[in-house]
Amino acid sequence: MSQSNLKSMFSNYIDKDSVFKNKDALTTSYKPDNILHREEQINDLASILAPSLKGNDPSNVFLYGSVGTGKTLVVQHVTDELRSVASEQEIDLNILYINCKMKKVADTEYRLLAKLARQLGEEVPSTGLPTDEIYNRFFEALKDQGGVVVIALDEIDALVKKVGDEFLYNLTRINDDLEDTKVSILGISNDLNFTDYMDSRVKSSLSEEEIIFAPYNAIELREILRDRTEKAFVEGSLQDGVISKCSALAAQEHGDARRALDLLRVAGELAERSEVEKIEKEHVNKAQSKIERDRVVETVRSQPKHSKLVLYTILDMTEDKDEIATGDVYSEYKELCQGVDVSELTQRRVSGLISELDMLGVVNAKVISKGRYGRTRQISVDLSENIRSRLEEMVEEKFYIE
DNA sequence: AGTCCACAGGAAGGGCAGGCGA
DNA sequence: TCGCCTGCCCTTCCTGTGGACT
Repeated sequence: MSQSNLKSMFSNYIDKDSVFKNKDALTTSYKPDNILHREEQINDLASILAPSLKGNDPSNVFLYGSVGTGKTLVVQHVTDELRSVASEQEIDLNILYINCKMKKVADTEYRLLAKLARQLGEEVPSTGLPTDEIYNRFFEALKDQGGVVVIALDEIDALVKKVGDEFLYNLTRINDDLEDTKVSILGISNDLNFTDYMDSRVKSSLSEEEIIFAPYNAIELREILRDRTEKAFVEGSLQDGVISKCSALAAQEHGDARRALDLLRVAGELAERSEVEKIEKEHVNKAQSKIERDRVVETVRSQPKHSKLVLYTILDMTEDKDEIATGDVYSEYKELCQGVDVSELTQRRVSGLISELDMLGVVNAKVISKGRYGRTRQISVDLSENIRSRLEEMVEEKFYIE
């Protein structure tokens, strides 16, 4: 594109009417005034947390539901209201919210405690202190706090799976040693069978109350999308059936409202880019594959270099073979490493990397037994040609593979 | 019924980077 | 500067295992 063309493209862009009125209404950070189909959960949570307004410690609560079922939204809504009532009435109430999956922020015991202590106004270094010291600092901060402290731990399942449940045990015990401060834990989990990972003592004290978030069905998703569409798009910019299509696709994905909103947003962006006035069903299809591609590419990009090399080996080998075994991958991977002058890792580690790639949904790997011929992982790749080649290019560029 | 393959995957610990306090 | 701490990535060593083969 020549430079004058570029200029006219930008000015056209400004002149052009956008299909969006307020794109923020389709993002996860958007807080709608009215949360649809979650009245029951909102009321339950509110009544559990209400005692904090009278200075009593509320029961610990556990919220379960898969991704995009409105857990975080409900918690934020209820705690915001609670916070504003508490400040109006000058009640001593502090609500901490932490997402335990935030990389480099709260994904280890130390980081979680440090983050909590910081939210209570305590200065702590991001690393360097022994864990007991961090506990002490956090404890002191709680002690000085007084009143009721509600600690909301989002995606708590991810942290427990990573570091065990001991920190939760300590947190639930904390009330025994505090006199003026009352602490209540609000755990949010994407994994419905999460309690299986926990010690029974932790389980019983943490799940005094439980609230379940069932997946949205296609009809509920449609209503949610309609509601957001009114805020997000200019009237008349959606072709008939677009909303139904988004909700049907998202309903298949475990009733994930986040996915439904993403589909709609990306479809809108694609429509805008192709300079048409209405979002069509075809844009939703394209949005679906774009979202999937972006997800996979971004996941892989953030992986360590050996993970990329292992993936490259797998992609290369599955070009002409549907299923391959760990051992085959390892020997090819070793050759690849020698070719690009990188020292290879052990088979144990590579086996771990393969299982990580499986968990990330980039490859499929299931453990099978071939009887006399041993037990191994059967690895296959279920990615579109488009994504495959993007990934291969990414690794080739990085390692100068020919 | 027992053997044995080709790994899976747990446990322990080494080595390094980043950071603290003395 | 030194000693110590944590997180992270990795290795070493190990035990466990489903099912074809004998």
